[in-house]
Amino acid sequence: MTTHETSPRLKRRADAERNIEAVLDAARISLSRDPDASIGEIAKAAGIGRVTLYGHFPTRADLVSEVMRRALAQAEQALEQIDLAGDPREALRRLVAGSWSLTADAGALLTAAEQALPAEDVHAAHDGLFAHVTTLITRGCSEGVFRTDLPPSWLVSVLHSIVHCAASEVAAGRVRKEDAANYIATTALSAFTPPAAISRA
Amino acid sequence: MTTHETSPRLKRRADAERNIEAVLDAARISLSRDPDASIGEIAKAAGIGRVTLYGHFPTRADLVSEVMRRALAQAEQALEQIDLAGDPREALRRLVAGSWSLTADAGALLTAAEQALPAEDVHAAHDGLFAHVTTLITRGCSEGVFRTDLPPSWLVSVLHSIVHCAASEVAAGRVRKEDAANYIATTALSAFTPPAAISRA
DNA sequence: CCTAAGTTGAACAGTAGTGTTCGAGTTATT
DNA sequence: AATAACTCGAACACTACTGTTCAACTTAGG
Repeated sequence: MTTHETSPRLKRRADAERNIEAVLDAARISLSRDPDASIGEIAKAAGIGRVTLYGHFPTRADLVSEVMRRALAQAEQALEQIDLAGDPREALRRLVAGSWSLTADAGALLTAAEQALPAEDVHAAHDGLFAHVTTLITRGCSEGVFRTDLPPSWLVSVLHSIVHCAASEVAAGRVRKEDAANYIATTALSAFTPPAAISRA
Repeated sequence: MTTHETSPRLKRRADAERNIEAVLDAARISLSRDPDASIGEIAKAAGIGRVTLYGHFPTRADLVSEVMRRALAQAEQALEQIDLAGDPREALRRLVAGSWSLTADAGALLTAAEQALPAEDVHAAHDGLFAHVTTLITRGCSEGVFRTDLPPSWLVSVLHSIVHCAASEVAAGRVRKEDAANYIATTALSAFTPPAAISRA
């Protein structure tokens, strides 16, 4: 053994590297549109032959896995650049504005991942992202800004759900893309308000 | 021509009728669990041979179509028995309590329908149900009970989204089935409350 | 009891995907 | 310029589905 061949292959020709990048790009786009997109379609979209693709990603699972890994890493990075300190309500608005479209795209990928990969892997990979949101909402609850008559985990799920709802509405042309972030944040904040703060009619 | 042979076939043996019923039942259940369930699986679940199933439903589309038609009719009937008059907030609670699980199940079937049937047919069939909800929410808006700073169509989508969210949470074991209706209604009502009714902290 | 209606598995053709192999051609790198 | 790395299409084996045909069998109903 001259060199330890670990995960990031050392020697790879430039064109191979370019092709791998093209495949991952094409896969991200294709799978976002159709989670059942075939390897053949993805290869064609990447502008390379099917065999070449298999040369870099031995199985469909390998490809999907890597696409998910990248999308997740990108999302994680985007999330870390958002300031989640201060008033949880303001922070939530910033969070939504900065990440709703990312989450929406990922949602389409998720179904692709779910039927190509073991469910455990998928869930485990997402836990990192969920944690940020959960932390923010939990803080809002303990500060009395968000309601406590419903479990925080439910509030997290509802937020997630509303984001995907907005994505669908935008895709269907019923909501303008510029309005989405505001709709989401306004709706979620309203849903999270403690019942005591609502004046009875 | 002795008799006009219209849609509901007249002469059919009792066992055939029974089998058809068994197939539709099995299909509803199987497709709710997995929208990609094969004809073979459904036939086995119904306790009959695959060929027999094809005898009654020439194509997968025919079967899915009929399953959807029935589920929709059942949902419509259930909806009509709910009193949607009076305070829109109370009406919404009744609506959710009486129909959330129905909607949740249908959601799983919907994806099966969407990839076996032309999209137009599917959407058209659902319009009837949406109308009831839309009417209720629109009324709430015009009576000043629900917010008007967001379009009613958005509120309808959000409600729908929250119902499916609850269904997922129940399926995942994070929310108890008995709590679901209350979670949904409480969250939705809070989200629909006009901003003016919320006291600033 | 008779028969038409219904059921059945086996076998078939057709489609569409995954993943592999091969041999010939191309290109990056030294 | 030499060579190892890479690409490519064609063809292959395999799996899993849909839908069809057939001939034997069972059963409902008059």
